Amino acid sequence: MPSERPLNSTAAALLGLLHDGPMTGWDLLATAQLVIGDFWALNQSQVYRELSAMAGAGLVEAGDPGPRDRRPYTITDAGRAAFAAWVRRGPGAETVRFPLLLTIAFGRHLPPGRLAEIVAEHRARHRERLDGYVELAAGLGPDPYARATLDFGIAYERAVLDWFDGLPPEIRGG
Amino acid sequence: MPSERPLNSTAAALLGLLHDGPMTGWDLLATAQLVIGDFWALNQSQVYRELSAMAGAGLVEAGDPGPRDRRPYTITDAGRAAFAAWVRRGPGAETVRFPLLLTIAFGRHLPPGRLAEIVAEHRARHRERLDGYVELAAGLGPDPYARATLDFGIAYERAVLDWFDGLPPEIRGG
DNA sequence: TGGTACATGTAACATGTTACATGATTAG
DNA sequence: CTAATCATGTAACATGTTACATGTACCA
Repeated sequence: MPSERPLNSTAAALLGLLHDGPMTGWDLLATAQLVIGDFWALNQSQVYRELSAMAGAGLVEAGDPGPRDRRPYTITDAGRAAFAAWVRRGPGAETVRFPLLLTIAFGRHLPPGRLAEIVAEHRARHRERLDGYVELAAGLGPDPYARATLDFGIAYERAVLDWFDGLPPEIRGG
Repeated sequence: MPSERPLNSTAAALLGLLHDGPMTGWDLLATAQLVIGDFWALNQSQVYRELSAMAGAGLVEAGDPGPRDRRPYTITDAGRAAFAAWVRRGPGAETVRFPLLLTIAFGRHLPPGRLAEIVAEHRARHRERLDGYVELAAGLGPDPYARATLDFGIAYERAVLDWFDGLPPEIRGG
């Protein structure tokens, strides 16, 4: 029963959120998407799956269902220990999977107009994301950790926009 | 037999590379890691799996094994059509999964010194990546598509480094 | 009282990762 | 001859995605 394989990052993130008190799967999903969703995507199925797995491993405990079957999960001491081990171990390298770059890499197989269209679409999405982040930043509290992750988003989106603006006419369109 | 579900991006990328002529799984892996590996990770198992699947679907044809069982795959007309449809359809949004941001988001659960250590390690890796890209860029040909993807890498790594340098002392260490 | 949002969960499948088994060829 | 590298492939598992089934509570 000792030496279970280390937590995956999604499970660890859920445990991290549970440090602030018991939550249901639904609440965890919403909170996670809000707090870490921009750099660590997760969905409903995953949350429930990780919760059952962690309940099985004794890292969380399911409480009695409340109204609407809301079932609060509470982190256990084992869960806190597993989380502490995970966070202490340090994160791996990030993975960037950017399909637009794939399309551009094979750009010679596309009519130039179509490529420019695609590029413009994506630029607009990034513009919106940046605006959203900047707005968020204005209303942010003093927590340096939340600030740092949001700052990353802003720095990233700015860099992407600048990159778009520096693309040659063969790609951006003339 | 018609209306097979659309290609996944990894399969499409392999088809893209096969436009330049038949290649074995091994060569495809090496080429792909070189050409698109920085923004579209793939590994050996995936390559062979996609090749068999695509062979089954008639998008590629396996040739006769040569020395060392090297088995060249050739793109078929159906493969070219599937690739064209994929590239024309346009890419989805990128996914960034950045475990370091997860660690920072939960930074209050770490001793500050340890967090600073982790941050410094990651900064160093990004520094190296940037240097590698810049070096690559110096020897690059005139292909605007390859240039654009490499420029993305450079813009990204520069933004990440700047972000590192702007982190507050609670995170970077004093 | 009917629609919308809440809430849980499962099933099926796609994709990604790691490890292993097998053998050929080449370089030293 | 032997170690390293080349090369293919499979197995097992982890993770991510999509779709569906089921039902509850709230609000207009």
